Amino acid sequence: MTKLGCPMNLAEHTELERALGERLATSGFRFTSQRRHVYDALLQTLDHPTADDVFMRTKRQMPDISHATVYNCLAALVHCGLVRQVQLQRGATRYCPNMERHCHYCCDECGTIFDVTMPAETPTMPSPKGFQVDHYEIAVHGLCANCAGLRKK
Amino acid sequence: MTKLGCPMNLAEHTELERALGERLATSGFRFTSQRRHVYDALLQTLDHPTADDVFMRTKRQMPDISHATVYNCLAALVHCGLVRQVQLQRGATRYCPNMERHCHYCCDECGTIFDVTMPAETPTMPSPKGFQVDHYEIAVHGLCANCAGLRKK
DNA sequence: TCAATAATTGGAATTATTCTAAATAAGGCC
DNA sequence: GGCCTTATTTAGAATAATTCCAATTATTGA
Ligand SMILES: [Mn+2]
Ligand SMILES: [Mn+2]
Ligand SMILES: [Zn+2]
Ligand SMILES: [Zn+2]
Repeated sequence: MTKLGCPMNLAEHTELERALGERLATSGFRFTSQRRHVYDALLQTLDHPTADDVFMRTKRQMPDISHATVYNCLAALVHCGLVRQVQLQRGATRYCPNMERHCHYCCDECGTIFDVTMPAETPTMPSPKGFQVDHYEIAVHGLCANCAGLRKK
Repeated sequence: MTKLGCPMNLAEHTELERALGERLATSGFRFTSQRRHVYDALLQTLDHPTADDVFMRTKRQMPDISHATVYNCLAALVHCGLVRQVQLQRGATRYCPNMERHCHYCCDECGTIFDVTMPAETPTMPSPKGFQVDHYEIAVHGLCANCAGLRKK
């Protein structure tokens, strides 16, 4: 039931699909075409879309997908470590499929989020007693070049 | 119209109030008793309350304050640099009146947020071209001692 | 004291997400 | 391939957090 006419290179597509299936499986999730399409939508444009952005993008390939399913799929992808959830300001949660070590520059005017690769240093900090660290997140807030320019006028 | 019977030391109270008034004024805000009470509520307990927590706490001293006003006051306090807004997970925004340099340890199980003072180093990173940095925020996610203990069983 | 305007208020509206229960689809087994 | 078990999907209702609104009230400066 694989939809043809997909713009992605066939071999590459199959490889990504295989990797996705494997990841899902090791977390006890089933491989569904909804999950594949949602993941595809995330990888197509590496901005940091909201669940609703992902919904609209996925709809183009799979017009009958539901809102609730997009939320479910995103949760599954986050759960099995293929996608990061980012929450830098109030409002809709954003999703980032770039799993490399990076921090986020966030324009507080237009909401654009930039990935910036970080130097591999361990920023040792004294944790609260007994705190079990899972991961950390560095966010730099300010104005993007564009918004900074507009504001000066 | 200052309500008496406040548990806070009188001289100290007056000092905080003066400082608050000054800060508000320099940002073009008026000094209202609602803003004073909201700020008091934030300073009384240095956890990281949600707007609704602040609402309930403020209500004890000022039973007629409205929900909308608490949101307005918090926005004003954030605007004039007396309070930080923190958004570490999905859900209600949290407010932090500790304006010293610190990062946040956030328990993803119970939601508790711990302040940890940071070493005064500048974590130089290559900003995206033209990005105008305002501030940054470091968040460490994981489990607090308590929740980590409960989960092991 | 008075006028101008900023702030407060209760309630309605909006936004983003989660919940629910019925229908459908995956994956393992014969 | 067909069947069974169980996970997933689905539409729509429900919820949570916040913002908006328009009328009232309070603050400030002249
Ligand atoms: Mn990212
Ligand atoms: Mn804090
Ligand atoms: Zn911008
Ligand atoms: Zn905890």
